[in-house]
Amino acid sequence: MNSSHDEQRSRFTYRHLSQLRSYSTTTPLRVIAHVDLDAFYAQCETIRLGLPPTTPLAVQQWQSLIAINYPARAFGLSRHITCTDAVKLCPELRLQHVATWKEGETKPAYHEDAFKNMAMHKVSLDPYRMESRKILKCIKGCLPEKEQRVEKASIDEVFLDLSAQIHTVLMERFPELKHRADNEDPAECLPKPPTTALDWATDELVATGEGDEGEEKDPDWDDVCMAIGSEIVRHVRENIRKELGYTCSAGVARNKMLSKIGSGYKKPNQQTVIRNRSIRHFMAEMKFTKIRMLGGKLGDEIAVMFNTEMVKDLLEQPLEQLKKLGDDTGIWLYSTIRGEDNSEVNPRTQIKSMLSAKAFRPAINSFEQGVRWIRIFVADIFSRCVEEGVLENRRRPKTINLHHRQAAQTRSKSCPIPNGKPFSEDMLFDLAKNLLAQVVVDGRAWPCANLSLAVHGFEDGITNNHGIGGFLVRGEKAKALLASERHDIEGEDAALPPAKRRRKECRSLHKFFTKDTRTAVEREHCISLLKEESSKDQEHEEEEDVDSGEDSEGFEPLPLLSESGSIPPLKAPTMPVPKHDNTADDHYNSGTPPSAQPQPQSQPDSDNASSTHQFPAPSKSAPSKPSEPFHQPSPPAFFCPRCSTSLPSSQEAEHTDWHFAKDLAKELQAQERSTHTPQISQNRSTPVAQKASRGKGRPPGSSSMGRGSRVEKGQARLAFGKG
DNA sequence: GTGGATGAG
DNA sequence: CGCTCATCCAC
Repeated sequence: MNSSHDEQRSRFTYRHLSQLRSYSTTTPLRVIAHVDLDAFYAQCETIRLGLPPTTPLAVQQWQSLIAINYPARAFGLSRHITCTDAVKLCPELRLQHVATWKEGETKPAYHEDAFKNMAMHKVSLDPYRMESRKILKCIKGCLPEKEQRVEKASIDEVFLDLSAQIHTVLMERFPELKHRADNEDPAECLPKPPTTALDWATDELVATGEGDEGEEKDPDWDDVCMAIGSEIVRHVRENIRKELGYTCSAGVARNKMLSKIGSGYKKPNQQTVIRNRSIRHFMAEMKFTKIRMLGGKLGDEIAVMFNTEMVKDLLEQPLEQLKKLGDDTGIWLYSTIRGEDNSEVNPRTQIKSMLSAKAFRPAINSFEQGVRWIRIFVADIFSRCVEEGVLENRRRPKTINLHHRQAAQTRSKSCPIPNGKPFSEDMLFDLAKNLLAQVVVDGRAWPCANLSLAVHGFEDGITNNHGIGGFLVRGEKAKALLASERHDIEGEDAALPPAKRRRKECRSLHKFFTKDTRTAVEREHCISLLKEESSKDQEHEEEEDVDSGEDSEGFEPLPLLSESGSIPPLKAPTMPVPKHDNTADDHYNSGTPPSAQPQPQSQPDSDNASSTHQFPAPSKSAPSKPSEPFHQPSPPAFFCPRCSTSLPSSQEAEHTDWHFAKDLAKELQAQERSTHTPQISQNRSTPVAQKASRGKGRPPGSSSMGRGSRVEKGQARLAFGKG
């Protein structure tokens, strides 16, 4: 159909047009925007402090800079630079430390001295989260309610699918596009748009690379759609600016990937449009490391394999060559460098897991310290779960997991979150505490440099509320049962086998664009826990591998708390002496945990043989030190009143923890027996072959690519990198 | 279930 | 950089 009289016709059809209404991911008229706040944290501070936007300002976290505004960048400031260097480069720099929690305070605050006491402070990004919320609300506020699709991609980024709104605008402005009879052929081409339809205003237009913008002479509807989209985005940005004072940059293009790259194309306070006719050129001239997913090892691998960093060179490679990266990766790459991306803008962010973690600067050294932090993690996670709808039984995680790092060694323990019980903070805390106990009993646990707690296994549309009994159609119910492997639940949302399915298909892509920012502030009782222990000087903690290798083997394996809940028989705690034994030191520095505060929770008070409390470093817990029954020639002895055993003092912490864990285990076991009687045997049901069909074009990193090629290649290149 | 690896920011 | 957060995979 290329004959001359077709020049009157658009390349696009009525079908393409109408697909806009339903957010089709494949219509060539689709328009996606990515909006990205400029140096967000820095802007937050500038605005909070009421400074002129031209003030050079950097946001500081402890010793380093985490955000630098554009005026400051003009002085050559960047991250990776220290505060002192920054001030040298830019004497007028306004340095602002992030807010922190401090003991006794009920909310985060800006402390002048935060970085001096970083051990007792916990950084809080909540002020930024709150601003982020305002901005999101503002954005939604200036889009038509029925025709908006907004995905929060991170604390300072959103994607907008403008398709439906643009469809409406098109119909208003170009009534000739309205369809006629119902029997109209959807494959028929649209009439051409008027050449006056385009107004790019202040937009940055990406060049086509064809020497000219033939588009004024020959615009088509995709250009018009872009222009309308850009107009909308301009309006959104103006609104943000006017109402909240923030500037942002934006990219407007046919899909998420392109719009995201576009928003970074010209940075502060500008927007970039990538018309379809520019895609080829735009992509070709770009380093592929800018593409999402290719910023890391995969990108390196590709660079090495094809000896280039430019998309241009990759475009010359036939698919077969790209498949050397693995079939799926090759296919993904092949289309991605051609600017293709059909992932949806997802207004709902479906989290699959959430995690709360802390790296301990001075390591922590006792079970109790760990437990205190765990309370905080639990509070944090619980509040986020509430936002996810746990309480309404909309979504609920299936497992809980605790990670622990001791020197170079990491361990993790996890267990199911029992279904029968209501989802409560206390329950989470008990589980987490138990997990920590397992870790402690399992081997050397202190000093601990990292702890994290996570919940996993959130699933779409799973609900287990008895309340909505006859809600379901039989088919749906059956499906729900199947999906959940539980008999006490019912899939509540007859929702979306189709939609859900869809989501699954592009979830692998989608995930790269979803990052929920948690909103909930740590809650009150959490804060009270943040109270510091009496500050005492830290002995230098033993670092890294100094001991790890040898020690760990020196321990005779201790009985585990089995996940089944049955506790192995108590066994005499014996702990061989580690080779090096530092004098009275290392175990008794306080990692500055959140306070030794009376726990609302009943902490099993195992600590008759208690361990570390606030006392300043050298002194030990009461029973041990003063009277040393036996004379150990060299190693300072520790006498455990619980089992009347004498041990090297370097063993004290572990030993004490061991008792603690034992007690806890017993208690939990007992508890289990009493309250747990009618518990559902939860693994009974069919081991559903729940291999959710992994299918479809997935991006690298997901699924199948791992199997063959990737691993080998990774290893080849990192042959010695392994730890 | 456990431990790693990858990746974004 | 150092840290936080999320997801997936192999065993």
